[in-house]
Amino acid sequence: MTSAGATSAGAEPPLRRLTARGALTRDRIVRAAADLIHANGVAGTTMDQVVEASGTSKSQLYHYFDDKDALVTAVIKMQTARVMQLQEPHLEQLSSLQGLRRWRDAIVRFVDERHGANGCPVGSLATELSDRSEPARILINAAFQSWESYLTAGISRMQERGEIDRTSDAATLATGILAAYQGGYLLSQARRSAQPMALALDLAIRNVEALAVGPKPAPDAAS
Amino acid sequence: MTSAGATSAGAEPPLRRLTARGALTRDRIVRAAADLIHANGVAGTTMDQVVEASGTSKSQLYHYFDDKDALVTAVIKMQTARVMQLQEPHLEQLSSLQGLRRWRDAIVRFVDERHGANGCPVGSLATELSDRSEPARILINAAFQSWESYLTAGISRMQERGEIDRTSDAATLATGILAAYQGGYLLSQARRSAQPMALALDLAIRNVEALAVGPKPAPDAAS
DNA sequence: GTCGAAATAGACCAGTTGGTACGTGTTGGC
DNA sequence: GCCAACACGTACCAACTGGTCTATTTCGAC
Repeated sequence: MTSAGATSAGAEPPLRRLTARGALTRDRIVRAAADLIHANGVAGTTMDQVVEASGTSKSQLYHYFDDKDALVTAVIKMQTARVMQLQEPHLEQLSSLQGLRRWRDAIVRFVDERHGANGCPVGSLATELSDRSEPARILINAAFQSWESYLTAGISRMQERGEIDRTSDAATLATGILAAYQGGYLLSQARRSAQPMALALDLAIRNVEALAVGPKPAPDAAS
Repeated sequence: MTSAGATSAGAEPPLRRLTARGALTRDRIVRAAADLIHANGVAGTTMDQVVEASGTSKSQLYHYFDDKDALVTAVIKMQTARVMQLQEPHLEQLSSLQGLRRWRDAIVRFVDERHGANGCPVGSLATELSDRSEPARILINAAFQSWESYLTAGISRMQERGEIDRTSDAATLATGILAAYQGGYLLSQARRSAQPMALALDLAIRNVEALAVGPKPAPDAAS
C-alpha cells in the first residue's frame, strides 16, 4: 500500500497451509498491526513496531505476509469486519425509528468515551489509502457499500411496517446517514468531543423521522 | 508532526526577515509541500520530494523551516486558508436557500470533476494529524470552527430575512452540514464518484429547507 | 561602492526502514 | 518413530530519511 500498492490482485487466499498455532500467530500479528495502524496510520507504522507489539519476530511476520502491502490488506479486512461486527447487533434487525435512535445513542456514547480519538478505523484507512492503493480502495469501498446496505434494509423495513413514507428512496437515506457518521466522526476527532457526531447523526436521522406517517410527529422539525 | 509534534508553541512568526525573493522561495516550497501532502499524506511525503518538486535545495528548505514539523504547520495554514478562500465567495454573503443550493452545486461539480480524488485537503490533514500533533489539531479545529461560523452566519441571515424558521439553532445546522460535507467527501473519495457527496449535502440541506416558512415548500420532503 | 545579512549550493551523516539469509526448533501425518 | 513442512530466532543489508555542515553567491541599506 506504500506507493503503487500491487497487493495480490487475483484470488485472495495464498493457499498457505496454516497449523492451529500458525493461525493464532498470524492473528496476533494482524491485531497488533491493526491497532498500530489505527493509531499511527499505515505510513506511520513500521514493521519493527508490529514485531514488537505482537511479540513475534521478523521472520514470522514475513512468513505469514509477503510484504507490508499484504499485511495492510489483512488489516483492512480485519478492521472492516470488526466495524461491521460492531454495528451488526444494532443494524441486523433495525426496523423502527426507535431502533435507529438507539443505534445513534450507542455510537455517540462510544465516541464520547474516547473523545473521538483516532476516528473510525475504516474512515481513516479510507482517507489514507483510497487514492494510493486501488486494491485497498476496493476493499474499503465494499465495506462502505455493505454498511450502507444494512442501513438501507433497516429503513426499508420501516417502510414495510408502515412507520415511514414508502415513496422515499431508502438507499439514498442510508448513504446520507453513513456520510453523517463519517463526517461527524472526523469533526469529533478534530474537536475531541462527541458533539459534532451527535449533531450530525441527529440531523441525518431527522430526515427519516420527517417521513413518519400517522402519530408520533417528529419532536422538533417544522411545518 | 511526525510523532509528538512539538511545533512552535508560542507566538507563530519566527521573526525572520525575509526579502521579496526569499518570501517567494518560501512560498514555492510550501505550495509544493501542500500538493505533495495532499496527494501522499504527511508521513508519505519526504523532504527530498519537496526539494525536487519546488525546484529548491535542501539548504533552502531548512533555511526557511526549522524542521518537517514547521513545514507541515505552514502547509496546514496554507491549506486551511485555501479552502476558506475557495468557500468564501459562496458563503460570504450566503443568505437564502437558493444560495445554499448554489454552494452545494459548486461543491458537487468540483468533486465530480476529479472523482473525489484525494478528498478535502483539510479533512485528510484532520484524520492524519488530529491525534498525532496537538498544535496541528488546534489549527485544523480552528479552521473547521471558522468554516462552520460562515455557515452559521448564512443560516442566521435566512432566519433574519424570514425565509426560514427563527427558533432553530443555526450553529447546529451548520455543524451538521459541514459533517455531511466531510463525510460525503470521504465516501466520494472511496467510491470515486460525486454521488455520495451530492446525496449527503442534499440530505443535510433538506433540514434547512424543511424550516422554510410560507410558500415554496421543499420540493421533496413528506407530510 | 561596501558590507553584513539573507539566499543558495551541495556534500555529508547517523538513524531508520522494509526486506533477506540462514539457521534452529516444532509438529503432525504416515 | 520419522521426516518434511511449518514455525520461529536473529544477524544482516541496501536504500532511504530527516537533518547538518561549510562554502559561495546575491542583495539591500547606508
